[in-house]
Amino acid sequence: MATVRSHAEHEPVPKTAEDPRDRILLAAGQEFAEHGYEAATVRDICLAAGVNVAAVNYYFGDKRRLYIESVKHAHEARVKQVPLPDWPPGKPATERLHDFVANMLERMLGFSQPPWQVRLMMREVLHPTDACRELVEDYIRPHFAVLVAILDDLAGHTLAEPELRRIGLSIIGQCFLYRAAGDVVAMLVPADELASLHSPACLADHVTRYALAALGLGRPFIISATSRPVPGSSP
Amino acid sequence: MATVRSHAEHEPVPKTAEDPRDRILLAAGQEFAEHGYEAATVRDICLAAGVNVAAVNYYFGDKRRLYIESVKHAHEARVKQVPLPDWPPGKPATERLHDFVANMLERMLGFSQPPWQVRLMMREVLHPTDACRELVEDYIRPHFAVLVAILDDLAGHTLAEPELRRIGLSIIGQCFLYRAAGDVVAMLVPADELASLHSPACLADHVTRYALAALGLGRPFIISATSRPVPGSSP
DNA sequence: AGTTGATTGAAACGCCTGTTTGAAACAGGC
DNA sequence: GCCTGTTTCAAACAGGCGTTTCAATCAACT
Repeated sequence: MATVRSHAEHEPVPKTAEDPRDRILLAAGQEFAEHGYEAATVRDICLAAGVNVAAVNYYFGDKRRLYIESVKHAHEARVKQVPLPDWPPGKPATERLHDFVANMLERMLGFSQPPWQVRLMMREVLHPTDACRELVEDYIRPHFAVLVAILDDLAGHTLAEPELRRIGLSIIGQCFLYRAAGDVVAMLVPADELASLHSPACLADHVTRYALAALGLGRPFIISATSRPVPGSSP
Repeated sequence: MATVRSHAEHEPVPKTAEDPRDRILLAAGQEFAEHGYEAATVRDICLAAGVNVAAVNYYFGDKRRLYIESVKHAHEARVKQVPLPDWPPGKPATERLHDFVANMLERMLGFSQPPWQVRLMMREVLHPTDACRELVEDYIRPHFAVLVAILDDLAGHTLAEPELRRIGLSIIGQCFLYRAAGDVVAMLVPADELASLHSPACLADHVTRYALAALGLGRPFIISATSRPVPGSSP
């Protein structure tokens, strides 16, 4: 090791390794995402981070606080990684909807980023702990508000907000299924179909088309020759 | 209190004072559903079942085998509890779709049955273990086939099966969201709206209507005065 | 040099886990 | 009565857990 510049650098940035704190945070996120809070052990986390077991208590005081910090850390990293598109004022609502769905699916399923971050947040959604409320307020609710606003524009402000919310949840639910129950989905559809039709891009097209058709703004799925317009009400 | 004093009632669980084996299976299902496999302890299970800790090893040999047995037990009980409707031959496909969705939502969200059984199976879906494949083959795949058949009838056999499967997954995803991420949904919508619009029956209406509208068989959500058919092409 | 304060390390502390033990309680056939 | 097989029980086992201890180390300043 050379060049120990001991001038007035009280905050050096070694090229080899960053803060032990960050290393612990990173390893903890991966371990918690993989095994859950209870099953993940402090010893494994410290082994993966290359630090002593005492470090987690020195820097975070507690396993529980380390968990909360790692959830927030992953969440903030993900927000910076995949930000929402910044649409120009004139962008049509239909395209904004497609962008939004594609963005959400890419964030949930995309292979371009490490999967453990979303996996960690998914655990919070499925089995909420203390970190969940922050997650909802800082991360989920703003996204949901954007979606509702897009739907409001699409509907030309003719639908009530509860209805808009239900439609928004219908859209989110479709994306959510592929993320949370992806293993079961993979068992239900053939492998080749999974590869060709269930990619983030194709699913975005499908979900968007499904929503637009339901709203009455797009081509419906069935363009049958015997197009019966509204069955079921009264013959 | 109108106590139904049986002949010999010395157990704190009067419902089914049957085999200790069944009592363990019942308590294990609840504990595993609530806390997950790792966090649930055999001591707590045996305490809830009113048996000694050695009983679980005596009857099941292992914690892992007890878990698998309890998952299968809950699964079989649920199949018997909420069977699919047996439609008469002439039943319209639209009504069958509504029945199917209502049945699925009732099975997932209904308060008429203990929630821990579905919760236990949900854990398997979200984080598959050995018991998952059996669950899919015996329980999920047949239901999914019924849904696809209904959609095929609705479409008048004009859509390819991969497309039918995607639509089916879109329907399931909406129901799945309310079950798996119900806590977060409850944070996103006001409490009164949750009580009025997010009951199983109302959600069944919404999901069915959403699907029929998307397929082109129902009244779309927007019946705007300025009915612009397909916007987004030119501003 | 010497001192100070922050960081790290190996070992140990209780506590709780799944599992096993060996004896006691119980039943039924002789 | 005795014997046999099954079921229950309190107690203990070995191991892993989160956490703490305390001495060693290190960087920076006087």
